Amino acid sequence: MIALVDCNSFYVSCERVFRPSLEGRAVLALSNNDGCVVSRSREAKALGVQVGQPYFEVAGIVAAHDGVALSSNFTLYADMSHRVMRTLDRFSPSVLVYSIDEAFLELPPAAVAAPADWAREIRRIVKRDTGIPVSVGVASTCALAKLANDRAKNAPDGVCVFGDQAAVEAELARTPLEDIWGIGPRLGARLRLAGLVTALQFAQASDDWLRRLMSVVEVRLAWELRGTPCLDPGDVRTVRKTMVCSRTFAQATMKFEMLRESVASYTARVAERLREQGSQAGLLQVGISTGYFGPAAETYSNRVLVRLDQPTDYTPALTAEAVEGLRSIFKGGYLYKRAEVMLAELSDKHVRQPDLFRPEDPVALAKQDRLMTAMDRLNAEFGRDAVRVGSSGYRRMAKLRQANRSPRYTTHWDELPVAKAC
DNA sequence: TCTGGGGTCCTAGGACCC
DNA sequence: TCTGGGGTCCTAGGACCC
Repeated sequence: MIALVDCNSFYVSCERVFRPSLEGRAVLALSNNDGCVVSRSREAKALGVQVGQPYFEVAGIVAAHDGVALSSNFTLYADMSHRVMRTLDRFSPSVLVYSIDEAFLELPPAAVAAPADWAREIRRIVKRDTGIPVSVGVASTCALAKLANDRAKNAPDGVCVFGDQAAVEAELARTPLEDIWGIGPRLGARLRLAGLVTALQFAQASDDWLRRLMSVVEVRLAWELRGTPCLDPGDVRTVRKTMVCSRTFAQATMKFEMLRESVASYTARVAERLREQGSQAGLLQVGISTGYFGPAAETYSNRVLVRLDQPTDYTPALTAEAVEGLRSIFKGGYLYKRAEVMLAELSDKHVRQPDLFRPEDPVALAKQDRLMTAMDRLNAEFGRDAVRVGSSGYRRMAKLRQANRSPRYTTHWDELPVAKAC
């Protein structure tokens, strides 16, 4: 048996832990630049606010109902997530962190006899020790646990256990196929066109037919719904294969220099994460785009792949390549809104394939490593960007629009919550 | 006026090999 | 008129997830 533990309205719940006055009110957590809604409380959901919806569309109705919209505070959310996951470790020897607010747990033998009791206990302890409310779904496969969790969200005790396969099938018969984990809008539309409506019809479709219409992914999914495990949810703590740093600008720009500074600083950011993982990158991609919502003549987006001579984690080398790449795709006369830097073909830093025609200089490499180590340490101690490459510019990074960000209560000494005893 | 950021996996098709 | 068979590797693009 597998359990999926999912935090309810995770970002909003993080905010509520430190501001109990937000309980019972419509609360939104917004994306960068206060652009979109990324998390909403039950009360906000009742007002019709959708996840992913542009904030300006709902700002009026939320304000009219005494609601609150908070700018994203990912530092806080990441730390709270860590606390929740560490708490879950007490309940199972096998906890697979699937996303910032979800984890799959294998049921320990002692829990199998009474899974619902075990799940309720998880809920109670996580709430007690972190302040975060969670829902728990238990079933025989990941895809079913996901669905059970969905049902748990509306259960009075926040728990849902899928038992024997007959009960599961009855549940699937009531479930539209779009509710299945892994069936998105495109596949959903294609399946409907083929005459399928419920999750049960999908689960009982023949493998051959599914394989012909879609791909092996959907065949596995059908097996999962029939109760045969086929999915490995992976583990967020395992090694990344690609890394991206991208931002939408608060202020659009036509200037190459502004883009260069953004690209250089995104490269520095992503390279820092690369070194943290102990990897080096063999491929770099840089991309820029205007907004997508303007008239077609005013939109432009392009990206370029740069193969690195030798895999590296050295910020100045990566930055130089990224800026060269940017130069090759930049076109004047457009108002740019977004830039992106991606590193790929990540490999273990200590596994090197020397180039026959360009022998490495071990002394120079060791020097680069010492420089990066020193830079990372300084930035960790004195704040991000305390030390940076010159091409990322000397002005403050183009600021994000964050009208209403809460303090980073748990990770910054000068932002600790204050309790008053009267 | 105002629309996020970071990932994974799979497939088809092209280029190349013998 | 008729034009083999079996592979690998790479990339772009599509789909999904939170």
